[in-house]
Amino acid sequence: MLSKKTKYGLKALAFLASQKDKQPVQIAEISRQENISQKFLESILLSLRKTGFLGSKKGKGGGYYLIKDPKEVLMTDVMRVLEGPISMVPCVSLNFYEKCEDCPDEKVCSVNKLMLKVRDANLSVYRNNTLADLIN
Amino acid sequence: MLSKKTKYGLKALAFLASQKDKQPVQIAEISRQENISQKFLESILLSLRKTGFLGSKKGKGGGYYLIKDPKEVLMTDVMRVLEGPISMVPCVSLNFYEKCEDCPDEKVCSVNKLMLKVRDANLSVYRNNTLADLIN
DNA sequence: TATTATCCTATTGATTTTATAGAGTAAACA
DNA sequence: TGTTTACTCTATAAAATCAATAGGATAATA
Repeated sequence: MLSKKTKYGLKALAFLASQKDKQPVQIAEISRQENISQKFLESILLSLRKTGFLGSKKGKGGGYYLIKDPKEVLMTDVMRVLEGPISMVPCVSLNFYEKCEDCPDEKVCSVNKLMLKVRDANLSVYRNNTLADLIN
Repeated sequence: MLSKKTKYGLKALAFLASQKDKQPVQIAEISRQENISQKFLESILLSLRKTGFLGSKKGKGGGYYLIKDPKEVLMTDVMRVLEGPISMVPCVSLNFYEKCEDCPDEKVCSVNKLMLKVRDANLSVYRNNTLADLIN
């Protein structure tokens, strides 16, 4: 299941990407337009800022804005920040690899074998979609 | 993340599929061979029996065995039973469809749009793999 | 200096996951 | 018929994660 955090984060990014100008948009407005709890959204946008997707401006006329062109924002990067690893098990993860404790040998592990295919399928979707592809 | 339930369930199914004969295998043996908590495995195997993947036999010489030929067991069916919906959001689910409360219109929803592609990518993996493909 | 709006930490409540315990039931076998 | 074996079932509990809330701090603007 997609976490609400990711869902809200994607909606917020798409909302910002669909703005005509590059003017900052306030959390309150995104929260209102996208039906998202404002406080929860605050923490999500903060993490997107800290990871380089968003910029922010404080005070009157402030808010959040996209740093890059939506066409340059890969879904792989967004998903890894919001949802975490794209792989369903750490032993097939490119960016978050970890050995399974219970598994004596990955090379003959049935789960590893299947999840490798799943990872590749998901990666190819996320690599071939940018933020620009999420809006119309 | 893949749940332990699914991971253990897949390993148990693969273990049963790799048996030469069709003789029942005891929970205790699967648990030992695959490093799975026996009590937890019990409940997983029970659910696989109730959903038609496994048969069981009580008493001495009893245990669990595969009902169908591994080649006939699609991963879509296994995953839906063990892990639940293949879709990451209910609004793109084939078998567990549900409308999002917060979303006014799916047709213009950025999350829906992306998750539809993800669903199709995952489905194509699960539809093109059977239990037989998990073993060597 | 007053207002606006982001920044940050802490905490809480709900839900899900991952088991564990223990008694019950059915089959095999001597 | 009685004992052993091994699955069946329900209940419960510990742990982890998720989703949300509270409230004050900080910085920019006018």
